[in-house]
Amino acid sequence: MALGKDYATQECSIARALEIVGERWTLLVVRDALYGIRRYNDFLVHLGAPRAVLAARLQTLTSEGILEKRRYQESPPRDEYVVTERGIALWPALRALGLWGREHFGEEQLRFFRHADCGTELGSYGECPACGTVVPVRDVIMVPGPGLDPHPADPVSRALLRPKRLLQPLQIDPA
Amino acid sequence: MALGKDYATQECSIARALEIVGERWTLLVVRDALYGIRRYNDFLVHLGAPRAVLAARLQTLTSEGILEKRRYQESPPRDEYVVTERGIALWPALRALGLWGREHFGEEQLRFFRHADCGTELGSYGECPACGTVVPVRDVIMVPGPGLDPHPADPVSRALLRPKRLLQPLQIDPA
DNA sequence: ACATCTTGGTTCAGTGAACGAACTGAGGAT
DNA sequence: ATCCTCAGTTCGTTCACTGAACCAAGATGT
Repeated sequence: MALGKDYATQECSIARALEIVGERWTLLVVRDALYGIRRYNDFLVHLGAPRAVLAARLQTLTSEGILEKRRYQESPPRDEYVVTERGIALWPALRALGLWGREHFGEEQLRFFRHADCGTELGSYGECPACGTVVPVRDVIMVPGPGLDPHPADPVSRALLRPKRLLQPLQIDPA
Repeated sequence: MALGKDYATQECSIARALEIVGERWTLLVVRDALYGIRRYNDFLVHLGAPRAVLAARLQTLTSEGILEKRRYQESPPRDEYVVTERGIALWPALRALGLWGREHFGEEQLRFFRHADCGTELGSYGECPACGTVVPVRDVIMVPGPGLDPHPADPVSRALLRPKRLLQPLQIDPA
């Protein structure tokens, strides 16, 4: 699915957005970043994308200000990719896409997204129907649904089975 | 989708959605369909995509139930591609993407989207701030903004300069 | 001291998708 | 009879994605 970048003739904000996040794998990288994944290897394991493509995507996402590469230890020197405000701002788009995918092509619910303050499941535009407010991404809790494989092979998927707040760094079980 | 085109390892509604609308040009075709474009040649002119790619995308979108191919005249036999409910349901995702593109990478506003009933510009999740309701796509009026080229070369872009309701078939000026 | 492991990449050959230009075919219009 | 429009298909080139192998810095094991 060779996705080029340039929609030269388009005067359109949607096309501008797709020039940046429309390449293959890119939106899934952002999704994973919102789920709390930060390290190259964790992205790699969870996405199953070719290493070169992942490196290229992390590169562009960083240079576009959607992720930020930051040193998290000096010895050995290791960097992590943390999602920025600009990346967090993609949540409504990802949420809308996911909702559409589930409603029109999904069988069972794979994940629930709930308001951390009250436990209510989010409405279709990311609001909390109980509180009547749009829930900030940090206050969304992700809980596995019935459609999700309860024993995935890779440790990253396994770590994502535990209910967790979005953006909170993912803890990988040593097992 | 054939091998290599899918996101096989992903258990995720976002990935499911992207398997269908994540290929290059696909979301722009849906956007144009929501703008009222229905004919092969109009898509072609407005998008500037290669003919073969456009034909392939119209094909998959039709087979996925996002567009519907329908005969609109018999002599000569001509078909048009009309967006279905499933395609209309992509509006929130396109809207969110476009908003993100404009806020983070756009200079001037290219288009305004307003509630037909009251003329108020839509809020960030497609609601009318004045009426307090989520506006159905049919009741959205698209108006050109200051960032849009007032004299585009192709007749389709020119036709899209006139304020119009979404979904309403596009009228191309003969000139 | 040396080998091995972990992390985060780069390189490279093979393949498939996108590109753009040319071609096709059905059916008016002149 | 020729030209034009619409909606594609065909085809050679270019470019992006893929998977496997390779690389390097630093930590860890023996």
